[in-house]
Amino acid sequence: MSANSRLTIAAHALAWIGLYQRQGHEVATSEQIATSANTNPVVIRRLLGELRRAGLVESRRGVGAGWSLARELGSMTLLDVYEAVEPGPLFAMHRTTPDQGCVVGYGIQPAMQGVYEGIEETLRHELARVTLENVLRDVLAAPR
Amino acid sequence: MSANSRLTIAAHALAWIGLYQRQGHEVATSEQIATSANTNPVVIRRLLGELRRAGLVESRRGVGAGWSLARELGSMTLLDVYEAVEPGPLFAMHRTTPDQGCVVGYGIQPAMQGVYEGIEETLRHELARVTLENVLRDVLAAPR
DNA sequence: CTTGTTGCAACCTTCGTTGTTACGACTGCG
DNA sequence: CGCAGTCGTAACAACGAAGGTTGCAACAAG
Repeated sequence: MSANSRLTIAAHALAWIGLYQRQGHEVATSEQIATSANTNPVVIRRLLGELRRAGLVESRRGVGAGWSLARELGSMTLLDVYEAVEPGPLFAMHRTTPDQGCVVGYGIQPAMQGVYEGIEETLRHELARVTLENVLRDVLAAPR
Repeated sequence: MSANSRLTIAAHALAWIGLYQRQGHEVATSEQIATSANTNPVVIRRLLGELRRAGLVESRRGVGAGWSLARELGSMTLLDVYEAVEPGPLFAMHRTTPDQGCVVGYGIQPAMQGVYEGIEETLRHELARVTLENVLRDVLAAPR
């Protein structure tokens, strides 16, 4: 699977902004976050734009502009972030419709749909158990 | 996420072979399965090759050749299939190493690693609860 | 020997993600 | 008002994964 680092980078950005604000700063720039994540500022702006649409962060423009949290880290879960940055389902159906004249071709999609829905529900439940506050705590707890 | 249909197609193929064998046939050909799944026989052979390496199916060559189940559908779970056809992890870390001089850049990977491991474990547990027998039963239960 | 099927390599197309450049929009400050 | 710093966003290239396609060697039943 073309595994996806979007959730990782988004969590990185949120933890960074949260920590930076706790150090007394008003806003963080995409440039600073990009340096920490070792990527391009535009990538960060794109991701944070999706988080803004989800109401997790706010942005200011003009001189001294940048990004700030719209809510406390403790009230944000990885599920909020996941839903903001990951559009599609975890598993896909066939790219082309299977043979509807075949018993298996006809019934396989509803059958797998049921399984996949249950799994995604479980995944959401797991993601909802972890707040960004938890993530930041674990980040700071890393041994040096 | 570039969602993946490999698990779906693999389950389709296994259910098809299982049903076909119950109808009294010895082996199924990749051609027949490809017709049902509306794809190319080579795609099916590639997938079934991975399932063979995992010990789920067997293949015979020569005239009258084809694929057969190596075990009962009831003893195969979606986890077996998942592990056979999906190599990588669900979520990826940064593609480039984050800034190790930054507190967040340093601690983010271990923090997310811990979260992701827990989630993958839960996913495996869910997949292990569904046997291919369950899948075939649901396939046949689809209303016409 | 012929025939039908797998095994496998090679290549192309498509698609999603990431990286990069460019430029307009906005705003605080002098 | 003009400048400078930053966001907002479009456009495009680079890259990799997955799927589709073709071709052919290997194999085995008859």
